[in-house]
Amino acid sequence: MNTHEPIIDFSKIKATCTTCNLHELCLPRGLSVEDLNKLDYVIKGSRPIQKNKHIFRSNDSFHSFFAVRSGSVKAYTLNESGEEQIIGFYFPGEILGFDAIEEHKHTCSAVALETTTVCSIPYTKLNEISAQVPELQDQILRLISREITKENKLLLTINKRSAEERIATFLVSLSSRFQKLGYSAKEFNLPMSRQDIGNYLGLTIETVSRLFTKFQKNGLIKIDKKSISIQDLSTLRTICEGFSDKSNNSVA
Amino acid sequence: MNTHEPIIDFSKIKATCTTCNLHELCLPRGLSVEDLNKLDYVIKGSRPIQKNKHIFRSNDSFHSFFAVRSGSVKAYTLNESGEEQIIGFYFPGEILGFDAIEEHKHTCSAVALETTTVCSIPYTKLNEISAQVPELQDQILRLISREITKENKLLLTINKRSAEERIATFLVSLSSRFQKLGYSAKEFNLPMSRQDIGNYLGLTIETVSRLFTKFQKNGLIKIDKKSISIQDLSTLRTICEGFSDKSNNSVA
DNA sequence: CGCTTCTTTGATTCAACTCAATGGATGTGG
DNA sequence: CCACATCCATTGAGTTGAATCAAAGAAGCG
Repeated sequence: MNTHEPIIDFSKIKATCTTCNLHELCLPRGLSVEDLNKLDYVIKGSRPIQKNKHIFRSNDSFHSFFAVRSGSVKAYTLNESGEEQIIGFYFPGEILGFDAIEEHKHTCSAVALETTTVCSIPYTKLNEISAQVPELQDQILRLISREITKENKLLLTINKRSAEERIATFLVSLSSRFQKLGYSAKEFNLPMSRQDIGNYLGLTIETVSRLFTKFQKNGLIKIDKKSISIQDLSTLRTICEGFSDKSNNSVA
Repeated sequence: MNTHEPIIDFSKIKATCTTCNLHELCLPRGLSVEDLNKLDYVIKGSRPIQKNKHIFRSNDSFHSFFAVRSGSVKAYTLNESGEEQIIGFYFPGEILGFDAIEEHKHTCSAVALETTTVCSIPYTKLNEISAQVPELQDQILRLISREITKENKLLLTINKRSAEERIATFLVSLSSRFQKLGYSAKEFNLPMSRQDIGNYLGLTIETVSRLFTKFQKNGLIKIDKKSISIQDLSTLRTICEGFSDKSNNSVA
């Protein structure tokens, strides 16, 4: 690439970038034009990645974060027995690669669930920039912290929940993520297999299937293959919050 | 050499600080004396915190990270129904407060499980310092990333595991953390209640109790009240990895 | 010393798993 | 374009591991 030419034309990509979880960096407020120009050179676009192709693999050396621009990605590790452990799904605007900061190499693999495009955000460049633009430093830390802890939240809560609550939580999470992207919160595609959903949520494929069927029978969703339509979001939300109180908690 | 009194005398606290997960910051290698002196003023010690007293509460504004120096801490949130959700236990050398970076206020509460002392590491000071000492910036990011993702790992794996695997994982995790601290990896105290363990692992108190009893019967541990002695760490490790040996049921 | 809280143990229930079979979709080569 | 193979999803039957319900013992506390 030509490093002297701005890679991103903000006016063209604004619609995409304003929904990006790094847009505070790409389109920061309160920064001088000069600062913005510095940042301008940090972000690189990339060619499309075909379905089932990897964006990076575990142990790859770490150069860049990746922001999904279109399509979707699943991240996974392999456990001791070589089984896949899915650790997250990523949609446009969401960022991959935070796992790699510590060791400067990736600790998970990322694979496209469909044809996908990503922005890459070189880590060293980001460091350089933030040294030159101190306002960015706290912002970067906050962003990274947010992205990492966000994932934490879901995992934390899912741990104690019934299969029904897990599936409902998963669907509601997808719904609000798509809404944030400006897509429909009610009608969207599940780009991952039932297997993947089950793996991610700690359920078997059969349980996932049965619950989709049950939710459909109860009028909460309509589901056909990979396309889903949320019919009753508020009830789904109620399910998420655990109406069936099987808790072991007492201290308040 | 300074008109201001250094808060920390490195020669006195070295034993504590070298086991601290922030020691790369407090005792950094490859930094000039001048840099070290800057850092010198960042870290403050603190008075002891009594059992059941809070270090911070959810929604408190965020000023500092806290490194546990002695004792132990549990962090928790309250869910919609006001139930406690334990999100972690912290022992000497471990750091609290990363949840607060994004919003600059705490999103969980931290309470001492026993009489506890902490160091506080002011966030703004850390930011100032890292602006003055660029070498620290990447290091801080790596540290924070490590601390946050570490927790992630456990939660991620525990999600799909049997009660037996969860308890084994918990014990092995504590064991290696204590070992890292220079304490015994085999004999230590569980400062939290069975309730707390169950809450953290997503199990009921009865299941926790039964499994402790079972592990004891099978010669894996000896447990008396809160004091535990690991008898067979390697088998415990095997259980963690999910190759659960069903034949251990017959051991009387 | 009595009261409360925490822990252990037993009996029973139920949610999610395993096993099993079928149906649908996708892809390939003849 | 069909025949066949493969993969993915659904559905049913039966099993099991952890929760629930229940009760009693042990420890901490005023």
